[in-house]
Amino acid sequence: MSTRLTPAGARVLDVASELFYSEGINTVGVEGIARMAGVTKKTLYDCFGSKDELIAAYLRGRDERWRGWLIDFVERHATTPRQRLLATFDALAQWQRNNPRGCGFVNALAELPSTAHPGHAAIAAHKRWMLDYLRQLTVAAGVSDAETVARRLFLLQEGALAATTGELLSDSQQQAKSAAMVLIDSS
Amino acid sequence: MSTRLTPAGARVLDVASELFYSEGINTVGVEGIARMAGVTKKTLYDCFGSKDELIAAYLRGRDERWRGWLIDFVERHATTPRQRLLATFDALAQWQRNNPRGCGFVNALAELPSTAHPGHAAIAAHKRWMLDYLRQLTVAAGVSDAETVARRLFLLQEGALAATTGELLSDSQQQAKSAAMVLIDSS
DNA sequence: AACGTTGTATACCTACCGGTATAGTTACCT
DNA sequence: AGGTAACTATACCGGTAGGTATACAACGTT
Repeated sequence: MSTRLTPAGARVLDVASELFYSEGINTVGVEGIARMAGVTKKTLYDCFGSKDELIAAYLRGRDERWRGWLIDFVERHATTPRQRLLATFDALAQWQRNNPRGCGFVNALAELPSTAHPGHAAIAAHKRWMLDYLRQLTVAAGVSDAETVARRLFLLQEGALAATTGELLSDSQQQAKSAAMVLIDSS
Repeated sequence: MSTRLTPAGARVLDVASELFYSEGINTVGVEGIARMAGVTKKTLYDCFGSKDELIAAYLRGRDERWRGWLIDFVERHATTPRQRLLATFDALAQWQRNNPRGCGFVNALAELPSTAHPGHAAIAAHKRWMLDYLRQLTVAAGVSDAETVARRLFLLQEGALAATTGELLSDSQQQAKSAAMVLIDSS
């Protein structure tokens, strides 16, 4: 793990995370972040070094928060392996109520085309973990061809995330979940 | 329809479309677009009025190109209604070979959080048309509960689009198609 | 009592952004 | 021949971007 953040650094990261997600990465400036965090630009640069590193820290933090939240949600709402698998869809639906602008990682990828950007590792790690988690649950649920089903469920979740953002399908989360049931049971 | 474009205007739109998609909207400046199109900024502004309107024109043009290409592909590769439905997945896979940065509309949405942006209408129209087209095909294929299946296939396609961008699933397109078959046949 | 850390305050830098103004040129239309 | 639409060339505008420099005030540690 990286060095612990100072109080001011934590405030900066909180504000930046909020703004990067809701306003977009490129449209938010470090000056505004510092001001809203009640901090000087100097402090911001002492803590993070550059805007790009601040972006990477935002993505890492978001991923960490998501993982903890998801695992906790699944454990609290399901007992059997199959229930756990389906609970991930409920978790996603719930998460989106407070995160209406879709997947922060997909959005970040859209704004950071350069593969060299330090944030890319965090994005890749997030997606990889998500797929691994689904695979782990399909295996535990005794699904035959767990790998295939996990991938398909992953696609459904990515799709539901994107579709909700466009506000086109009001029931996309429910739709994804019921489609998931079909895919699980037909394997 | 809008007024026809002048040759210089068309060149600007071509360059802008290429750059907006591959580099991102906010990271590309009008100065660079004009230079690469062999055109003065004055000409660019005479033709489009503002960068925001140029962005909207890019999205409208991309949507138009996609629709024509998709319909043509489906007609050339399928004869029965069910084949047509499945051909949309092949079309998407083929399209992505020349469009590796995912859905231009999802990406644009990530970069344009303000609902007031003129590009939003084009994004919404694109997604709406896509869902309508799928619904039309499911109905023609005689699928029971065509509306539900159309929505689910839409989710799969959105997911496959996003997953391919992340380069996580190499077979996401094939996976989406076979999942679609399961969903269609189980209805 | 001295010190490194964490922080504030402020001013500044270069670079580029979207957008405008002015003047002059080509070419087609009738 | 005259006019208009399309276009080039160049210079400029205010604003803001990311990032740096300097000076100074708390602070807990040892």
